[in-house]
Amino acid sequence: MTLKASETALTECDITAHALAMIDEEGLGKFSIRRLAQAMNVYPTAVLWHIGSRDDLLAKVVEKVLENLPPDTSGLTWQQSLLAIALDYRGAVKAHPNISPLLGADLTSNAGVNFGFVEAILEALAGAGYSGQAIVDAYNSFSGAFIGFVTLEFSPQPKNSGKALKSDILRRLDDLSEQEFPHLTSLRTQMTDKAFVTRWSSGNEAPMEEAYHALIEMLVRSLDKKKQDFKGI
Amino acid sequence: MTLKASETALTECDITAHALAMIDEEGLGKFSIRRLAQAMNVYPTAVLWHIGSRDDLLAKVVEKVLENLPPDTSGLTWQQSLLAIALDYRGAVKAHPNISPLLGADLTSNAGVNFGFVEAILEALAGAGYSGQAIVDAYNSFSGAFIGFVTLEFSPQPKNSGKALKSDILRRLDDLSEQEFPHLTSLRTQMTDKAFVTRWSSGNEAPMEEAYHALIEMLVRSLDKKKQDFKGI
DNA sequence: TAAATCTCTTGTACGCCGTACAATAAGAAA
DNA sequence: TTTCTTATTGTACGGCGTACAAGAGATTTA
Repeated sequence: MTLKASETALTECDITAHALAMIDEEGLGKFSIRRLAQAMNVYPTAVLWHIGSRDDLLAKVVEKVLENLPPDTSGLTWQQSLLAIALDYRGAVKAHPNISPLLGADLTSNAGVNFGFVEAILEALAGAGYSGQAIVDAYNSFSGAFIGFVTLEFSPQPKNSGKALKSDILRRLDDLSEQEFPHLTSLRTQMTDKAFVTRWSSGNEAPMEEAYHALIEMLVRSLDKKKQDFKGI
Repeated sequence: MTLKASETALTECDITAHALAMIDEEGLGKFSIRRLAQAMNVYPTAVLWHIGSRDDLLAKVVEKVLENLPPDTSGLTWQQSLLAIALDYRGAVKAHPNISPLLGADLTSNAGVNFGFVEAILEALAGAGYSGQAIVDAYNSFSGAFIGFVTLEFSPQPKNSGKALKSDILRRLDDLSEQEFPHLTSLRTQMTDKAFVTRWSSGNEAPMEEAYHALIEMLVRSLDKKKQDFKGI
């Protein structure tokens, strides 16, 4: 009968953009097709007609977030390329951190990752002298580490907003015996809410940029075959 | 009126064990408190009375899976310790791979990780010569990488069992132009379903053990401060 | 012993969810 | 004009987490 205000037909692109905006604002936990449809003044089934299923929509959202990967690496050394790719990846996720569970904890997201990203990593590793099965192994070690790190860094707080989690962790950190946990107790200040496992805030509020940067540099250094040969054992 | 067959009262421990068993069998996606209660011949609200909420239960499940961490590292070098801890962690998750999203994509799980695990990593890093803020940074780089890797490795297939995902990835790999994707096309055989982003199977079916092992060794090598000084730049 | 209290389970109800399916409207093609 | 395709409305089903009230049984207290 009457169309929505804009009078334009629903499109997959519109839906995906709206969905991403909703996820950005209120998190994956609160996102639902019903609420999305309501925000677009349309029936939920109309949305489904365009996008297939909830999972299909989320894959398209991931695709949109990662669409500009990888960065241009022409003229860079392989070390600089790997660093640039990894930092760029984290940047893309940081812009929409609430989608991080889709990336690292659901294979569906692979449907939305552009393969140029993979090729760029392989190109850099080839520049480092890898080929054949060795390049695949290096790719998996490297990409598993940095993709996994980012998912972990931006993993969301529980739905209840995490007050219980915060007080639980604070209490447990306070109750530690110095004999049993000498390092953790002496580092309590630096680690409280600032380290994996001992934090309750997501990377949105408490980024781990330095640790990520350091990780990538460690990996790049280790991937250098010449240095490895030089060292031996 | 009449109790269930066993005649014993419901306990938190029982519930947690049942929940873990259900998640092992049919995955997180199908798990629900209602189905758990049904399997235990009890009303859902009885389960909730004991465990508080769904999230609380899942935190307890995580706690149970990780309860035997970390392994004994006495007598080991710091390098051997880090390797042992990381391999042990992966082993614990591999025994219950369906919980992996809880570990890497939800801060709630931090409530269930025993701090001895953190202390053991810090102890090893102290043995490598780290202290103060530097040890916290090293901890975050190292643990973010290996915890993240494991979550990524065991991330589950979509609910529909992933046939669509498989055919989608296969098609996209077949359609790549050799000019644009020289490395990926030449490595297609080795990478199809065997590398992050180009796979549709979870680590349950297609483990990434070698890549993980290689990653840990790379990290340990890079964490060696002496070698870094020796090398410079 | 009787009453009060605590522990645990039953049973009901509410407001969400994804989505299958049928009916319908509107424009394009015949 | 009739048919076909596309897009949307509208209904319905079976699930979900969990708030809440009521009650049964055991235990403590008076």
